Amino acid sequence: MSPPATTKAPAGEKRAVVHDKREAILDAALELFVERGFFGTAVPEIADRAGVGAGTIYRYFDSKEALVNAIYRQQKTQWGHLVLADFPVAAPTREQFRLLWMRMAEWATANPKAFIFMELHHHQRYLDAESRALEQRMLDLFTGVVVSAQARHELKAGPPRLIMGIVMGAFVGVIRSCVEFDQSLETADWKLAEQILWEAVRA
Amino acid sequence: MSPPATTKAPAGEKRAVVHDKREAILDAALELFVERGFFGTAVPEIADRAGVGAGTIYRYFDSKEALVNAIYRQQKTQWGHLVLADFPVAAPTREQFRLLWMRMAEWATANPKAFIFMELHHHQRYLDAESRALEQRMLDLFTGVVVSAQARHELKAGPPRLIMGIVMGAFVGVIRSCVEFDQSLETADWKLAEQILWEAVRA
Amino acid sequence: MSPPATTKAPAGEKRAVVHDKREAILDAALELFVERGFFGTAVPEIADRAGVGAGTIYRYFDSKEALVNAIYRQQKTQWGHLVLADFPVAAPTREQFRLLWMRMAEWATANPKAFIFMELHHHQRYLDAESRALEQRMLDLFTGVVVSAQARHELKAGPPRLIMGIVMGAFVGVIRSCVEFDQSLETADWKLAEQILWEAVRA
Amino acid sequence: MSPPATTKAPAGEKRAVVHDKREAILDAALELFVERGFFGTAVPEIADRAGVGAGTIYRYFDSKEALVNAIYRQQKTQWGHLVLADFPVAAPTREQFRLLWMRMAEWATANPKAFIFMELHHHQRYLDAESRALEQRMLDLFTGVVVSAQARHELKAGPPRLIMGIVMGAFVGVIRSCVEFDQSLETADWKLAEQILWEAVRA
DNA sequence: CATGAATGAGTATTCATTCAT
DNA sequence: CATGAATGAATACTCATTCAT
Repeated sequence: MSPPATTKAPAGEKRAVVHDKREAILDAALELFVERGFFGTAVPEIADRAGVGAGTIYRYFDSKEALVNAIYRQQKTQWGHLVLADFPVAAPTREQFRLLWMRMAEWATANPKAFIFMELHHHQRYLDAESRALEQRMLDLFTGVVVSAQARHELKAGPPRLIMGIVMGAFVGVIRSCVEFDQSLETADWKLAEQILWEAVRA
Repeated sequence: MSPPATTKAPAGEKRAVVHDKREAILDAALELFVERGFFGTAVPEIADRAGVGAGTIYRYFDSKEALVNAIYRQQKTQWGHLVLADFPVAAPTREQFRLLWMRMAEWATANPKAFIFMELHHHQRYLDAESRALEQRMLDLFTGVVVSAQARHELKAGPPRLIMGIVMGAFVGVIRSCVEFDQSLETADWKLAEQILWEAVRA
Repeated sequence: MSPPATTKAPAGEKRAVVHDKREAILDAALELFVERGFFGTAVPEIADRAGVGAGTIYRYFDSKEALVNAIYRQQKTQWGHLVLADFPVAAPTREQFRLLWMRMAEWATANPKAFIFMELHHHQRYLDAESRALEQRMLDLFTGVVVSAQARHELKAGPPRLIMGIVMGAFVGVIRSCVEFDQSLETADWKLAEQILWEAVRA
Repeated sequence: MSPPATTKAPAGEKRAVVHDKREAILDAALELFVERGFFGTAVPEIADRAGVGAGTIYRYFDSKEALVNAIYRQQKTQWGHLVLADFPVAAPTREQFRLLWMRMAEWATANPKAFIFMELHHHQRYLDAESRALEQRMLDLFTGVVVSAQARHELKAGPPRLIMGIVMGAFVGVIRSCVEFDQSLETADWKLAEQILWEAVRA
């Protein structure tokens, strides 16, 4: 069940698409899982949208469940890398907050479906141990940031889960309000939202 | 198609169980839809958990879809009544905010699964026109409150959807953080969260 | 499983309906079996059309199969009695033929659904041994008439089954052509048909 | 929904089996619908007899209803082509009658189940508009033949439906009498029947 | 490697039958 | 006796997965 070897682009084409079918499958599945849910999406539908045969999906993924886990981990990892890259551990909390918020906003604006995908698939029973562990690591990272900011008295005291629930929940709320109404948020709106939330949680 | 007639309680038992099977089905389905999603839940599973035969579900609901819509409307309506009853239109926004938040907290603490159910099933394609209309009416009510509070300069200016997205998103975030960790929030936590959010959106 | 005792009409009502539910069930079932077939008809539909509860059917008949057999035997027997009553064994074939045909026509005109019912349910696997035996006795009676008429050289020679198939088939064809077009046959048409068929089979 | 592409026979085998599964399904369903009726036949039974998986039926036909309509149209069309090919419009009615009868006999002897299938499924509610229209066209063709023969005074006068009902009914009666007794008719019998019916309807 | 026809286990739904009232 | 709510076995149909080409 090893995925087909990466197809090298013929010489002469710069930066040729590699594993394009695998990517097409992941993209199509992500969209459909967001639109219809995991159980509401049929594998042949994914194949159709990806422009491949139904059997082809099983050359890249062991099962539908493996596919959803692959998407989850891919997105979660990518998201973590982009959001947490070179995180300024020593900077003031105000700056850390702004940085995290705006990076999240940037990523979520660029990949709204991926963001919603991750939201919807939290804690679903088809996520395997590895996906759950990854989720937990990301959560721990954020919790650490909150706890140390509280220790410095730059964030309000209170259960860290409560603080994080509020901030992340509000972030999701902003995204959803814009996806549901098919509108895109302006940078100005993101900045306003960031301002509002900072005032909410600052010490 | 019409549900079986209400069974009158034998005299002597006040307000005895009425339509108990229908209620059992609604309760079981609500739980399962939250745990596994609509498509992830098999009708016989609902019947099992409700303690009735599979066919019995179809004496009370035309289809699985009708069942999910019935739950959605029941919960949404109940929630609306409890949260908006005697809404103090003329009161200061600070008071309105506290009232809404604490009522929502009360209801969501008492019915956490119902709350999550409503969140998850927003805008799903198996919701029918009536359910969507109900959702829209509730949304309009809240939007009205926000807009008039903004007009009085008691809430921050900005797109009302953004404000509402933040507040409702944060509320959901609080609920989820507690359901996911199987912990119940104390009244003190709810008050803290209320305080935080009010500081976020106040003018 | 004995049928409920005949309900005597209260004194004062002359000629009261007796076993009216049983009759209503038989009538409703006959109609529905003709319209939709045996397997295409649901027992509760029969109950609805008969104006009784679904359970009531099982007070009069052991099962759906018992019901269809009861109808089959009732109609076949009634038909046999009316058509063959006082059959003039010694009369010329011409007269016998006319008598049989016109009696059949009379009965089929009065009970078109019953006639079609008997046609449709020939040799179906839900007919039990007794119904089949009854069918066979009726067939033997007719065959006897044909054979002895052939012996007297008043009917064409040839396999008796062929002759009977032609005559009975033609009779059914006439009935169906009129039922399918929702028209009723005039006595003149029946006489014409009789004339035609007699000329077909006479020696 | 589109049936799988026709499998080309390997070179060397002329006219090899093409669409064999589709044919197998049609054949199995035809037999079973005749034996047990439409509602009395379960789809998996059809699959079993056809030697395919249950799901396979749905690769070729949208539904059980679509399947019965496909059979009806296939048989009706085939029958029409064979019986009416090169119909000698100008020939004497005697000749036309013999030709039609013997062709029908030939076809019905070769495909007795198909013939009975068409008889049984006339005017059933699962036949769709197209099937009904086809049936009507065939009926109109025959009616035209009868009417013009009557105009030439070569057939008895009388309602054309009556004449056709008699002839077609008699034909069906002959077929059924032979199917029911599991015997095959000799050519001599068919000729005798033809003679009998001609004498019935000739002017 | 890629395909999609084929499969059969699984799903929603129906319906003959029972039985408490 | 009569009822109709309740049931669960059976049915039409779907879909994840396989495998011959």
